[in-house]
Amino acid sequence: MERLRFWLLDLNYEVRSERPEMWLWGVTEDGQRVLLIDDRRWPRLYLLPREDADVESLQAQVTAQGSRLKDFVAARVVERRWQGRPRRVVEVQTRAVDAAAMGRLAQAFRKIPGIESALEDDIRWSVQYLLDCQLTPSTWWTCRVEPLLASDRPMAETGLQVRRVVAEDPVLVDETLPPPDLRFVTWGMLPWQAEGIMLPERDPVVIIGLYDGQTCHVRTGEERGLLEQFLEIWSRLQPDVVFGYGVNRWDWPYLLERFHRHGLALAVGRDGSEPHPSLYGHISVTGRANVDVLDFALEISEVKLETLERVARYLGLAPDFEEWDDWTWAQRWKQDPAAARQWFERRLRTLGQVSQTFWHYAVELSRLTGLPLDQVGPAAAGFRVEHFLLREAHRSGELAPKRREQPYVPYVGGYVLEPRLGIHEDVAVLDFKSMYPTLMLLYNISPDTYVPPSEKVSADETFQAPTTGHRFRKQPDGVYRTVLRRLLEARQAVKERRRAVQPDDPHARLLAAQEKAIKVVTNAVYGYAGWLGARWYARPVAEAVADWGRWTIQQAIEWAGELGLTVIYGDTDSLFVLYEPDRMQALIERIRNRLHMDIELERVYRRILFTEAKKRYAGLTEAGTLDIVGLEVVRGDWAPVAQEIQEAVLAAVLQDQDVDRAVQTVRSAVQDLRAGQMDWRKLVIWKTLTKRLDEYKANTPHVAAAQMLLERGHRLTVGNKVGYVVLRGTGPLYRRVAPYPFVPVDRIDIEYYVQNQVVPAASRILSVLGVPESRLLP
DNA sequence: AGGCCGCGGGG
DNA sequence: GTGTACGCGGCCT
Repeated sequence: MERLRFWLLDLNYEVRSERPEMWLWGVTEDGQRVLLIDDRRWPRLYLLPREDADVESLQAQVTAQGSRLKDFVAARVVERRWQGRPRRVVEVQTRAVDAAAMGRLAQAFRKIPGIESALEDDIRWSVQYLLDCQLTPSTWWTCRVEPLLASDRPMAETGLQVRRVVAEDPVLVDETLPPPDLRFVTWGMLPWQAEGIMLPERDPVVIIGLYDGQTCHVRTGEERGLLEQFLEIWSRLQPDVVFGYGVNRWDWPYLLERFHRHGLALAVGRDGSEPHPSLYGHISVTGRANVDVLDFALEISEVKLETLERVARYLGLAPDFEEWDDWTWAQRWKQDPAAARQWFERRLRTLGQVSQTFWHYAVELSRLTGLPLDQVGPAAAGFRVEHFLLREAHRSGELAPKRREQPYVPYVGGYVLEPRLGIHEDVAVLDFKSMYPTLMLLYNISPDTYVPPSEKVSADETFQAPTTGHRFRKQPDGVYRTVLRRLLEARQAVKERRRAVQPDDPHARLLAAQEKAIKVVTNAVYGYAGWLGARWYARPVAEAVADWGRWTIQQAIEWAGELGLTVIYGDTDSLFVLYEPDRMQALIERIRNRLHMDIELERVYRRILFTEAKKRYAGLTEAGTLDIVGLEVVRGDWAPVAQEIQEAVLAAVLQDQDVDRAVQTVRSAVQDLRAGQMDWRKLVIWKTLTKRLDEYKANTPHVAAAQMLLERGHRLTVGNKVGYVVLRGTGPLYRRVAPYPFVPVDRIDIEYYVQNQVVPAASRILSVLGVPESRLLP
């Protein structure tokens, strides 16, 4: 028997002679790649007895009935908590690794009289396992193991050590230790078809590349040889972490199809298996972490069109390639394969850099939520929060509630003030710090503290929401209070540790990533609470949070007035006031003393312009830069030509205070446009497909454009962005659009862009300053 | 003219 | 597959 110390990279399960095995893939301190096989645990479910039932006799009945069912292993009585209260429940161990088998068992046991319900039968075994062992992915563990005959578990990867987990669960080493030296590989591939419409059942892969941080292994040529070389390089590199861009939706499925066409197996897993679809639409590569960098790119809200080039630029990486759409790629590859190959290689290297900037964040998010590294990226915010909650609940023995089918009933959200139209000088923005999480903490707003209207509880034992009247017990702490306290304290601790290290210390990056991961999860908790799909969903909870939020900001506005401050605008948790330090300080203190909340000076604008519309303004910061909120400049669905002109107008108005020059800018831009002196790419309007094409009720330009792409053989799915330009002609727009990149440049309707894009965007600003639209046209 | 659909970004 | 508030283009009646 030996003791092994390892960093948990990936996990999966197998069933061997009716015994489920959890396979833990790890890397040791000395760089060994290990597979630890744990067959000590079973999938389990809990049976909650009725309050008056005798648990021991229920356990006997469950055992008797279970022995007739094939997946039953054992039943025992255990202490857990249900909705905050200690309960004795029957734990049933099973062989049911898949949801269907588990569902059948749960249904059978629920029929026993005295059983109120089955719990946690809807949690996947891999999650149950992590919870029960209190195991966190992407962290260091030690474990007692014994050797396993290598021949017993044939592996694709040479040098891999296989062990069996014995005795107790793995033990946490130290949460703050950084990951071991891992082998990172960034990869990509491209097929070819004359028009750039590549279909996996038809068009061969012509280039494939793997970048290990030093060398770019790029291969071109006849496809079968190419694929074989890919596998050969892969088995030489044996990556632990595999980065790609859009690989879950595109590269992996495509490559798999091409391998199969040649009768080859895409054996990239450490056990020789092929990549396979897994949760959240991600592709799993056994024993490795397959990370799609696109998932993290999509989290950057400032980047509207998430091409690798734009993402790299946003991250400050100065990419040395220009993004090519598929059509351009097809042209270039045909015309100049050598140059196209260079382009491919440069792109791959850039992807390597981009991957590294997300790496620590991915690790920290994985550690915080307990989701494996390859799942945490594709998992949406709700699932990240849910995993975090599951782990926190499990710590206190609390059983997880089930998802329930229930009708959606909307509720009222934040309060938005009518802005004071025009330009204002020296405006301060006061922001409540983490308003919603703080409210949930302060008033113990939680599903398990909620007091239904029918229940009689004395007023001093509850907090009552101002307008909805929802009540929540002051004691004991609810699940949300517990987890938010933990999150806020953790963030505070990381902040302090960050202050203690130099900014150039490599540890600082780790801490920054940790802080960001905590922030992302904290901010998603309120939204999670109001999400129908959440296990801990409770409409009164979400509604009450928003209710207290409106009450809080309205209170602050009232006090601001009393203290002689002039309020210009406000939205949900922010107040814009004319800058007066003493009065602001008085307000901050009053809010702290009377509401026990922190409101802080977020920034000061030297000059700020409000349109008549809410949520649309632009300010000149003290640093001299523009903050543009809600306006066309920052929206991804306006033509770049309109955005550029609006930004120039804002700069002229706010920075130079020169309205005439702003007008002049617009007029000359319109002239250029009419003269045909404009790159047509600046006329492309991009919109996202938010549902399947056949689900659209309305005829819209972007759906029409998508339809045209479809007819050309393109594949489009939900989430794809469709670009289009408007062409000359009559009738509705959707009858005269052309999809990007198939744009007949000479048929573009320039007047549409003048009248419906450039002039409205510029006028949105200039009309505030009394400039009529007519002055904007030459 | 006004309702509705669709989208994107704000806090 | 986190929430609501909001504005606006465009279609439709």
